[in-house]
Amino acid sequence: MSGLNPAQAAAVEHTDGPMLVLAGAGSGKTRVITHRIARLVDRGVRPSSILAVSFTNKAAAEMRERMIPLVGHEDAHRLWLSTFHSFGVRFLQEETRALGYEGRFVIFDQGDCVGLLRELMREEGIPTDRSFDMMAIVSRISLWKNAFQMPGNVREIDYEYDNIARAIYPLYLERLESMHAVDFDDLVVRPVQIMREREDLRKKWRARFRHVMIDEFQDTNIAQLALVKQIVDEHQNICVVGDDDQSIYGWRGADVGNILDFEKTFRGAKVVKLEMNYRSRAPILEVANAVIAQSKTKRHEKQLRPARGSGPKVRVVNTPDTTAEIKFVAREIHDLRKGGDASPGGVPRKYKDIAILYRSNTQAKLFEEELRVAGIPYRMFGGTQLFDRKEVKDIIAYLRVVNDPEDELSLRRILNTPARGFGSKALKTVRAYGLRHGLSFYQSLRRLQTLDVPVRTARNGMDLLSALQTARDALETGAPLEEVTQRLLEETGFTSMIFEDQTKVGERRRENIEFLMRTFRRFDSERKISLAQLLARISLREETGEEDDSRDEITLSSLHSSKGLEFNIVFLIGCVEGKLPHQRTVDPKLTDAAPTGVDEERRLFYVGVTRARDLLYLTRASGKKSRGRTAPLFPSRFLEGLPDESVEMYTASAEKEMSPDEVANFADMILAKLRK
DNA sequence: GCTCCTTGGGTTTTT
DNA sequence: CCCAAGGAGC
Repeated sequence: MSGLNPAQAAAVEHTDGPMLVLAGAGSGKTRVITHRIARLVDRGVRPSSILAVSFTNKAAAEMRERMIPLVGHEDAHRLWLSTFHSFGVRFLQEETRALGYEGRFVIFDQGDCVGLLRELMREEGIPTDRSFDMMAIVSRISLWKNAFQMPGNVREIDYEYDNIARAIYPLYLERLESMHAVDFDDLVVRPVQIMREREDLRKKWRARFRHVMIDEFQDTNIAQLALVKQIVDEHQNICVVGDDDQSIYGWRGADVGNILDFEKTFRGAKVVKLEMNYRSRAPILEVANAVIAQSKTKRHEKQLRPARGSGPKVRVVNTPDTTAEIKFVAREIHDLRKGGDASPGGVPRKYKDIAILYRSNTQAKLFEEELRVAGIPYRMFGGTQLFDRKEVKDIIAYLRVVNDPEDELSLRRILNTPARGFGSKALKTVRAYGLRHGLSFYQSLRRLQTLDVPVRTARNGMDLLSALQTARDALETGAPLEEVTQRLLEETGFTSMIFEDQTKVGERRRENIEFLMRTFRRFDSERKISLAQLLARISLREETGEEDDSRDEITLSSLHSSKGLEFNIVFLIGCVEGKLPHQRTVDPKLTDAAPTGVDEERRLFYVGVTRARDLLYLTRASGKKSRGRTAPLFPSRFLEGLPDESVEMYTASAEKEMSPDEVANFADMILAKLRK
């Protein structure tokens, strides 16, 4: 694959003015982007004046890797390759003054924001018991922010959640400001606002970039488009690459209109369609085309054409229940690895050729257990990441306070971890004192001994503060982070808290901490960035905690995080109504801020299908066991209308005979299906 | 009175 | 797995 096809070449050669590249799945999109950047560099464009934005950190890192052989190590590292969010961080780090935060800011991740909102709601006397859907508030505020809707111009609506969100929104903005904090949305929105208001900075950032490229453009939101428009306003050298058929982030405010209306937004744009598919065998593409053709949503018409020719049919597998579905996949993977009957041509497959994809992360839980038992090694994408683990977040919070003692949220988090007698009462006392004397939380805490708290609590607090100060001083004199952290955690009793736990959970926590320490060790040996920058990278999930592609493991991934990946063999599991499409998109709850509809679920299914190179399994269970009974499950509507000549139907036999209960359920199910 | 620990119910998707 | 309620203990 050394040459480029005519469409790809056209995209690479067009270097001036706006261009939209409609890149179907597997059409060599990344190749076009990397070659186009190389061509620009070839033509004498300075690498540091090229900005290429991708959606995930993984994609950005991979892009840089791919640039190295094309333009060399040095130039590859001069390019601005980042996500929107890390671009925002760099912008704000450089323009902190314009942010109005006196030269420092902290980044709140989603967990921080939820915590803050919960606190605000409690203060406002709104009960937040577990029946209350906190995400309903978080996502509303996020959507408003990304659409530049300030509290004043949010429209009035009647639903309870809308009204609560509307009431909390201004308080939330105030509190962020008082804590010198930005949330993820601010990382895009604030740079836009700054450029709109400040002519000098607008000029500066516009002059910096001669060419801008955006990958996965179908997933950009209003704020992200605004950011891009600000930067390319004068030269209009913008090239966006995307596929409206793979737009799957409507729920978080992505506006597919950005790609559908591109030619209106950027007049005179050249449009290139990439429809030749270099990834999947013909039957897989026939299924993919059939799936997406049923979409009712407006789309840029495309047909994927196979470059790799024919192959095994897509296997649609029915199993009696979800347990059998799991067991079937495990058995099949074993067989594929041995090169048994399941494997076309009897070719033995590697674990790393295989992926299991699912709609929601909870589905992975069941698989993990089975894979462990079956001795199949796996890695998981998405789900709870290393840096989302409680014990890891705690340690990060310690370091955030070392880095910036005014980081109030982190300080409060560690104050009573491990328990030091700082309950809600002591916290309130400190807070009230600060409010009365115009002092920050940290400053008030330093006067702890004069406050009305138990002697023991005061002493514990002072000990914590001095341990933090010791760590801060040590880092300033150049001591390694790993060593400083170890000592800090010992002095503050964190280590003994973790080591006291003799259970399996405690064991896992220690492992996670060991992983984190490895990150610190790498940080110490490289010495390339500051602690503040490391913490920012961790907040943005740019720090992954080491990945090793050479390991022979199967991949478990949600459909969302599988975008951009490819595997020889894909098991797309849980193809049943309620799961795919997910129940909440079929009948949206009142709490859902941005109902996205069934077509987004169809595109999600389409994304899953197009991840497969050679062999695709679509599996479903006919029933789900719960409380001794088996509730029927029905095949996903996306399995309807697939071309007969491209698919094969299988029924995986149950391991034991069906119980009378199950027989009855099965009969019910058949009847229900016939009636439909 | 205040803090700590256990228990039990609920979980779409992620930068 | 994460959080809020509720009861025991200081």
